[in-house]
Formats: sequence, C-alpha cells, structure tokens
Amino acid sequence: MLSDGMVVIPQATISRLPLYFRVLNEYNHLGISVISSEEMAGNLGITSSQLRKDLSYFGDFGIRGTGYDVSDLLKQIKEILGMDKNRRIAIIGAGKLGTALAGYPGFKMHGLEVTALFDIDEAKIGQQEGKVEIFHLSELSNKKRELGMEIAVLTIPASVAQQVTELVIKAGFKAIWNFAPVRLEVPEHIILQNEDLVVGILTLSHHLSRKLGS
Amino acid sequence: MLSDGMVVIPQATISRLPLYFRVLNEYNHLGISVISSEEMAGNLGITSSQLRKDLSYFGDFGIRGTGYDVSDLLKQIKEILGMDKNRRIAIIGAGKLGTALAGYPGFKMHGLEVTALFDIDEAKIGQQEGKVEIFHLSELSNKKRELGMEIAVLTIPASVAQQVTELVIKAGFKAIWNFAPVRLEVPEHIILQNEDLVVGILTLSHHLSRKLGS
DNA sequence: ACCACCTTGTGATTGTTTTCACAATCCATT
DNA sequence: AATGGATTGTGAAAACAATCACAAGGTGGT
Ligand SMILES: NC(=O)c1ccc[n+]([C@@H]2O[C@H](COP(=O)([O-])OP(=O)(O)OC[C@H]3O[C@@H](n4cnc5c(N)ncnc54)[C@H](O)[C@@H]3O)[C@@H](O)[C@H]2O)c1
Ligand SMILES: NC(=O)c1ccc[n+]([C@@H]2O[C@H](COP(=O)([O-])OP(=O)(O)OC[C@H]3O[C@@H](n4cnc5c(N)ncnc54)[C@H](O)[C@@H]3O)[C@@H](O)[C@H]2O)c1
Repeated sequence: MLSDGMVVIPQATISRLPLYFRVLNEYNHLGISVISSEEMAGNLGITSSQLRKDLSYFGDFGIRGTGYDVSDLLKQIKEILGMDKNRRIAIIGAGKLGTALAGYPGFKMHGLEVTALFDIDEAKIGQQEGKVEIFHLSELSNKKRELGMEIAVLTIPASVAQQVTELVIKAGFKAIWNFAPVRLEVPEHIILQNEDLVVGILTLSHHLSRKLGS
Repeated sequence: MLSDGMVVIPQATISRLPLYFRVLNEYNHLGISVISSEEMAGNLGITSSQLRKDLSYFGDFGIRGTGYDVSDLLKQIKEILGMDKNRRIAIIGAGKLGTALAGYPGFKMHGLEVTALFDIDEAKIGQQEGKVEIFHLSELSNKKRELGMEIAVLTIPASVAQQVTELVIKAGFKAIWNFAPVRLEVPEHIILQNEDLVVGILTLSHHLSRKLGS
C-alpha cells in the first residue's frame, strides 16, 4: 500500500505507533532481532491483525513466514513519527507543568529536544531549568530563528493562551501542543493538538459512578 | 432514552463532557441561563447533532423550541461525571510531575481533591506540597482508610510501576490513572486509564513530517 | 526442487461513531 | 385554542475503525 500522499491514516493508528516503538525498543534491548505480529500484539494487549493493518498504512515492513525485523521496524516507525528529525521544542510558560515537561527525559528518548523555555515573569528569566534556559517571551521570534525550534508547547494560564498563540504563530511555529484548558482559534495551516488532562481523570470518575450505581 | 444501565456509552462521548462542562460554566458566569445546541456547538467547534446525541445517552435535558437550561445541564453533567461526589485522589510519586499535578487547581474546579502524596524518598516524607502532605508509601493502606481516597495517580518511574500498582490494588483503590510509559497488568474489576503524553507530541511531529513531505 | 509449515498483507465483514433529516413538542402571540 | 417559529431527540444513513479469514509469499528441511 501507499506511495502517494492521499491515503488517510486513522488517528488511532498514529496514537499506537509510540507503543509499538516502546515495545520494539525492549525487544532490541533483549537481543531479539525478529518478532511476529502475534507475539508483539500479545505484549501490547491488542490483536495481531490490528498491528499488521496499522503498519500496512505505511508500507510492507514484514517478512512473510517470519515476522518483522526489530531494528528495521524501529527505523521505519522513527521515520513515520519524525523522530529521525530531532525536532526542537519551545515550552511557553515556565511554571509547574512547563518545568516538569522540560526535565522529562522521555522526549529525548523519542527524538525530541526541549531547546528553550519562555515566560514573562522577570524573576524566572535567565534561570536554567536543567540544561534549558528561560528566556523572555519577547525573544520568541529571535530565539526561534537562532535555535530552529518547530513545536511550541503552551503551559500558560488559559486566560492568556489565545494571545500567546497569536505570538507563537507570528514567530513562525507550525505546530502547537496546548495544555491550557481552552479552545484555541488557529488558522487552517497550523497543526494544533490539545492535551486535556482533566478528561482522563473524569473518565475514571464517571466509570466509578457507573460501576457503583448499577 | 435510558433508565436501565445496559446502554453502552461511547468513550468519545464521555471525553467531550468536560468540554461541555467548561463552556457551560462560562455561560453561567456571563449570566446566560438558556443555550441552544447550535450556539454551544459553534463555540466548541463541533456539530449540534453530536452535542444533542451525546446528551441523549444520559437523558432528556433540553426544552424543545428553547434549548438547554444552563445551570440544570451543568448539574446533570456534574452528576454523570461523578463531580458531585467530591472524589479524593492519592498521587503516588512526589516528583516533578506528581507535585505539578498536586498543585493544579483544575482538579478542585472539577470536584476532585488531591488528598495525599506518597513517595519512598525519605527526604520528601513529611513535607507539604501546597496543602497536601507527602507520606511514605508504606502508609498507603492506612491513609486510604483514614482519608477515603478512591483514585490513585501513578507518577513514578516506569520500572517500579507494576509493583506499585499491586500495592495500590491491595490497598483497595478501584481506579488508577497511570502516567508511567508502561502497560500495567490489572485485574478485570480495576478501572485503568493510561495517560501517555508522548503520543500527543509525536502526533504533531508526524503531521509535520507528512505536511512537509507531500 | 519440492513440500510442509509459518506469518504477512489485505479484501470482506462486522462493529462503532458521526452526521443527516425530520417528527415531536414546546413557547409566544394573538 | 390555534398558529407560527424554534429547537430538541432520535431513527436511518453514512463514515470510519477493528476484526476476520485467507491468498500470497516466505523459510527450512530433505
Ligand atoms: N499543573 C498541572 O498539573 C496542569 C495540569 C493540566 C493542565 N494544566 C494547565 O497548564 C497551564 C500551566 O499550568 P501550571 O500549573 O504550570 O501553572 P503555573 O502558574 O505554575 O505556570 C504558568 C506560567 O506561565 C507564565 N505566564 C503567564 N502569562 C504568560 C505569558 N503571557 N507568556 C508567557 N508565560 C506566561 C507564568 O509566569 C508561570 O510561570 C495552565 O493552563 C493549566 O491549566 C496544568
Ligand atoms: N515529567 C514529565 O513531564 C512526565 C511526562 C510524562 C510522563 N512522565 C512519567 O511520569 C513518571 C514520573 O515522572 P517525573 O518526571 O515526575 O519523575 P521524578 O523522578 O521527578 O519523580 C518520580 C518520583 O517517584 C518516586 N518513587 C520512585 N520509586 C517509588 C516507589 N516505589 N514508590 C513511590 N514513589 C517512588 C521518586 O522518589 C520520585 O519522587 C515517570 O514514569 C515519567 O515517565 C513524566
């Protein structure tokens, strides 16, 4: 399958690729060089046909009768997810959440690099958060050019999120990962991903209510 | 619709309820007491029929020809999501992410209360994180009984997540919100929700790659 | 070179979620 | 009480996603 760029890939498929990446890394670490879809899916708690279908959106990576070459498949997934590009990230809002994310080693492990933090609190400007410096928001455009960042992470209060979004877009960012609990208005060509943590725990709360109530 | 407990409610529907809650709160704040599905959906960037269908899973909350009573619908959604129960939460792992979550006012706003933090680092035990005390993990059972917590949030290293999960279940927690990037094995009756932050940003990275490559 | 066996890749099928479109019904006005 | 205008609630249709089931194609042994 594939070769032209017109194929629509389910969002659910893309969401599973990081899981595949992680379990493949474990196999790699254990010295397992070939893995069947059946075994890998078993480890992940999904069906083998779902795994195969997911991969088939991007190409024919397996060997019939044998399975998938672990390091080859790792390379393919890295490429699909852009992990081979070593993308640079700016975090806007050096508060509790922003600094927690800045120090998260999981990003580097997935080919992402937090390159700068931005804030407007003068007390924070110039400080280091781990190895990452905190700049004033007014430096956003400059530093983007200088450091080549592509993705902006918004960890700022909801009340300022829209206006900061506009600055971010003006600075030339093409992708925004938003943690503020607010719907952002962005132009068509900007890629926006909302991370709403309250959804997860309220889903739990709902299931608790249903279970006890039935 | 509804009255018996056998109706299956789409996960996607439940995930949207917190958004409805938020926008309804805004209307409430602005003194708007009645709202149509059309207007509300417009504000959220979804279709009005989706909003109406979502609500219809839980009951007939609207008034034909008029719309929905804002404060009534708020009350209904609170009940559906268990926000009226004022659920108490334990956070296991008082590290960067755990303490960021502990101080997040969004929980209280959604009827959730972070009641205790747990860790095994002696240096952290006894400290206060905001108004929340950090206890030793060995106190988990005691404190659960004492404080009546229902949901355990796991913000601990992936390497210890499975063993801590077993402690959490033994302590009597029925719901787990897991931030560690690992698949947890839990019994049937435990409600598990995984929060995988890497998925969000790798989705962005993937879309960046696709867009530039096409 | 053939055979027995294994696992992929994928059309067909089944299941789930969203959208459509309109009957039902409520409100306001006369 | 009857009419007109508005908006809900919901079956039916369409779109989307997961699973099934098997032909295609590969491996290893003889
Ligand atoms: N803390 C959490 O666990 C958590 C969880 C989910 C969502 N969120 C959301 O993430 C956002 C940040 O949360 P937090 O807990 O880190 O808050 P915080 O108050 O600790 O941090 C916010 C930071 O943003 C900075 N800031 C304010 N206005 C700014 C501007 N115009 N430009 C740049 N920086 C600005 C502040 O100086 C502060 O450092 C909020 O929208 C919150 O709702 C937080
Ligand atoms: N920091 C982030 O932004 C981020 C983002 C996504 C996921 N996560 C995940 O969340 C988890 C925590 O991340 P973090 O950055 O807060 O790490 P951290 O190292 O800052 O905190 C981990 C805490 O867990 C404690 N701990 C270790 N073993 C324990 C045990 N057996 N029982 C109780 N507590 C124990 C440690 O003492 C430490 O305080 C990790 O699994 C990480 O992968 C973190």
